[in-house]
Amino acid sequence: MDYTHREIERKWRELWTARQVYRVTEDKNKPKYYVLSMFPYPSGAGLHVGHPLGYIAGDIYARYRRHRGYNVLHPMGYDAYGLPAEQYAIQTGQHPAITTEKNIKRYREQLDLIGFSFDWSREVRTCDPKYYHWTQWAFQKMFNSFYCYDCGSAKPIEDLVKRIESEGTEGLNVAQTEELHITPEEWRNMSEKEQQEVLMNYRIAYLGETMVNWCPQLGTVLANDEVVDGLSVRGGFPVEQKKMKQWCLRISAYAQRLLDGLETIDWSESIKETQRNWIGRSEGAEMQFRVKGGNDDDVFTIFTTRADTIFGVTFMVLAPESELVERLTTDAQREAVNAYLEETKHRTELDRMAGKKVSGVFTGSYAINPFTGDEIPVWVSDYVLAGYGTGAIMAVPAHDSRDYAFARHFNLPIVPLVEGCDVSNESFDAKEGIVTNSPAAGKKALDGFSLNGLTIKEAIAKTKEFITEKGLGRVKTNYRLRDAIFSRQRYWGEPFPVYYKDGMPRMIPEECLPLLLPEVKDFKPTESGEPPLGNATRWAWDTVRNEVTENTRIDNVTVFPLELSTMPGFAGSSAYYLRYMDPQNTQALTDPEVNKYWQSVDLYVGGSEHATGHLIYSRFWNKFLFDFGYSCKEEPFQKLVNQGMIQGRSNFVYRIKGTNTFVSAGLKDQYDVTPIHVDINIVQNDILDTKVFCAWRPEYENAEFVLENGKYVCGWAIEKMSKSMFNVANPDQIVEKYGADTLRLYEMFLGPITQSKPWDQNGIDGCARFLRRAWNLYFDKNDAFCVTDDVPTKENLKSLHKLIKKVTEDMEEMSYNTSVAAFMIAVTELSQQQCTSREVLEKFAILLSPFAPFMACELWQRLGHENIVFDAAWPEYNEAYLVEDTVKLPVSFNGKTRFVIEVSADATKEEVEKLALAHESTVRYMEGKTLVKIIVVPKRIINIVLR
RNA sequence: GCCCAGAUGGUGGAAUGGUAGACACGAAGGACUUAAAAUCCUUUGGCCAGUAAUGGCUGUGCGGGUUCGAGUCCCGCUCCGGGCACCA
Repeated sequence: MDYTHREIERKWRELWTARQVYRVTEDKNKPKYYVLSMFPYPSGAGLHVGHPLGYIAGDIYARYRRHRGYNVLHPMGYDAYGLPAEQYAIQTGQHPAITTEKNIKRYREQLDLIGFSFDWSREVRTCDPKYYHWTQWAFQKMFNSFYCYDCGSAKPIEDLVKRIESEGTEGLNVAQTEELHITPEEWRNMSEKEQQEVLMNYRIAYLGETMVNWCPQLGTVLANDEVVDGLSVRGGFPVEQKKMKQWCLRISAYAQRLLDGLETIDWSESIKETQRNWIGRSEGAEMQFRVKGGNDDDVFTIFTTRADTIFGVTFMVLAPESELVERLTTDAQREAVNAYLEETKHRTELDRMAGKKVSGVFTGSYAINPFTGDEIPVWVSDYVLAGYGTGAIMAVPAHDSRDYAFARHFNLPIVPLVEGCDVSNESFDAKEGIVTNSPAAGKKALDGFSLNGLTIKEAIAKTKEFITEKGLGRVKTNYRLRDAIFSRQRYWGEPFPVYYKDGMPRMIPEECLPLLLPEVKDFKPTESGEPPLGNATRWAWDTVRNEVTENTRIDNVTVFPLELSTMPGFAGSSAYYLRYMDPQNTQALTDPEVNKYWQSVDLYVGGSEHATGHLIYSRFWNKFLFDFGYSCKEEPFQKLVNQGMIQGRSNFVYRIKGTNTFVSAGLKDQYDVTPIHVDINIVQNDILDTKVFCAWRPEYENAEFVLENGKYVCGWAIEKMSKSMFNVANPDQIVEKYGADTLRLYEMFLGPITQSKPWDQNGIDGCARFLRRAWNLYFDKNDAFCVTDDVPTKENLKSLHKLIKKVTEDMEEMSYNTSVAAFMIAVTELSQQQCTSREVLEKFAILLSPFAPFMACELWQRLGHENIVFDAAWPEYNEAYLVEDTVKLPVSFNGKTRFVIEVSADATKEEVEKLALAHESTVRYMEGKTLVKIIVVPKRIINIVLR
């Protein structure tokens, strides 16, 4: 009987919606499970077959857990704010709200076709005021907090104020922009504005004047993960470094916890490694150097991981942006230094990296090596970065390749410190060998300190100990992780719930949240960098008057300007998994009781491209909320599965140059041809439908073809899936032609979900065939439903239980491609056995349900069930059915399999021994895990595995 | 440069240290059909021998090693993909 997928799928889609079968509520009687797929940006292009890959895998797992009796939270929503949506809106000339709405509608239609078990009643949209209320709320919490290293947690800023009032800032072990020295008395004498400025140094969300990635074409600043190789990820525009006052999140305070947390979660090693690299922990030491001619207090600090190389320091280098440059430049050198600073200022990050030209200038000052008393010239060069460490280094050209290049260029001395190393052509960077020259023969160092004869590792440790003891410096761990720049000079984002008074930012009272994004006519970014919200002057007025002034908290308000920047794309996606738990709550991000029930995401499915963006920000954001008890788990995503990217498989036709004749791929080398992309929808199994091709474009109307074997064979290549290459596979078309179940099955069958692979539609018929054959298990030759109450045969049960075992085992690994293969085998076997047994076919339908929910539902209903198949208990397999009557034993000799013998499956060791004797062999036993391995020696070696 | 993950037929990919290539696609042959489509059946890593059943050799990027036995474990390479990178 034909499986009419269009009718049946429509019927069940409507029924599922009408009955709200995917709705979940907190049910204390059931264990919970939270499956989440990364929500999409609703872009204008709609979904292609790559998008649903992760959703399908997550959906299968969610459905499986439900069969297992779990209360499964499986929500979906839209990441609707941020640059992509806005750029699209600008391109199409429509308001982002309208295009976003339209795109969401289209996405929803496409998603609905595929049969996901999402609880849409929990949908969130980041651009919805009811949602971004809590994004703004979290920002305010961060503003009102500081990070205390002693307690390893964020704390209310009031605690810090009390501490400064009583003891000042001395001895504070907190996250800060710079170290301040304020006594309680000084604090008391400060104006309110001055005090606010001090607190800004400690807040977790703070306004900071820092070097930022400024992208003129996009008219906004960008976070580090949004810039790759000096170009913006979105659009590929050049990015320059600019000092600007921006909102920042003090994510660096959490660097160590972000690192430690990785040990507690089940993520792939590669993505953990990516995050470790991004956080970039390096252990070293800070050392103080006195300036020659200055007094004892005139010191500056450098950071090094190679404290052991102190005796090889032949010059110092400052970053051009360092404040020390001004202080250490002598009058004689001022002109040269200023010229150099001017020169480097105009270099973009891209130039700076690409050029790698050695450049620099001498400041005229000398530092004193605290160990030897040697005078060391201080230089300025842009190879030292202001943002890392202290923006100043001690240069050891013998053991650092960058210092080496610099020394060579400016003819500075190079002093080797490792026995037997050769530094005549390059530096010796490895941390191995025995230290020498430290100090050099005949010289004496401070307190007779010497590293000679030690290994590098010992020397590093000894030096660190010494500098700590002598107060020359301290052990310090640095992180590469920068604070996240949180402002965007764009329209389509969450407005900051911030107004300014006396030039200082203030939070809009919590009860006035959300602060709505105003309507503006002109939402495009301005070239000058003035945010588009500046166009909404009415908004600034109205909001303050209507929402703030009505609140007596702020007095005498007439006009206070609001913050005009908006938040970046990652703001809205940083805590959405918490909001799904309790999406309608107007009093809290999530009710604590509800949060306690759902805890955190158990399985998170999404692309690895978010490794250094969303997946770091979310972890940070959640840890912050955890510190205040708003999230009950420190890590938001317990297990992470990264689905691979689906690439496109493009097809080509070959036109003979200067003609309208096309040559089949096998013959193209005989002609001078131009390859042309051809729409994959008019090609099947690489065979071009020539008629449709002629009709495809007017210029091909009279095309002629040189065929091979009567067919036109197209060439192919794996490329990015993109409209311009005509290789976009559209899920709707596949659902229309084959049905959603086939699409689901095929996407899983393509290969392991974690792997990137090209979309090759050629194999899809195999999955469609499988589903037809599965369907036909339930019908006889006359198309009658033919499930009987017959007792299943031993063979039936074996086929079924083999399948149950395989599919169940594959579930935890999400190894769905092998599950689909197991289904195919089972169907072949059951249909050969002409199995009609209800006992078998019911269980088969349940197993099929996560993969092909439409067909499973239809079958379940025809099997006479009132309830829906999704709630049916997952079948358990019984090993007893899987035992073979006989076992095939490979018999090896000299490592080669010589023949296979069959023995009874319950053969005892004695029987096997007898058998071995028959082969003129003896037996040696080996205990395996669950099986006994018997090795027969010596004349013939029989390797026997008893299952 | 440092770190991570890979490499198996024409293709996508299977294989708790135990008969490598499951399953699917493609291809070849066959059945049904006036024909085509659809469906079903057979063969399908390579090489060699045989009319044939079958038999032999070879084979998981390269070179070694451990083991009765290695795609799998260990050591050393090559190549591809990814991350970090004037980060001291």
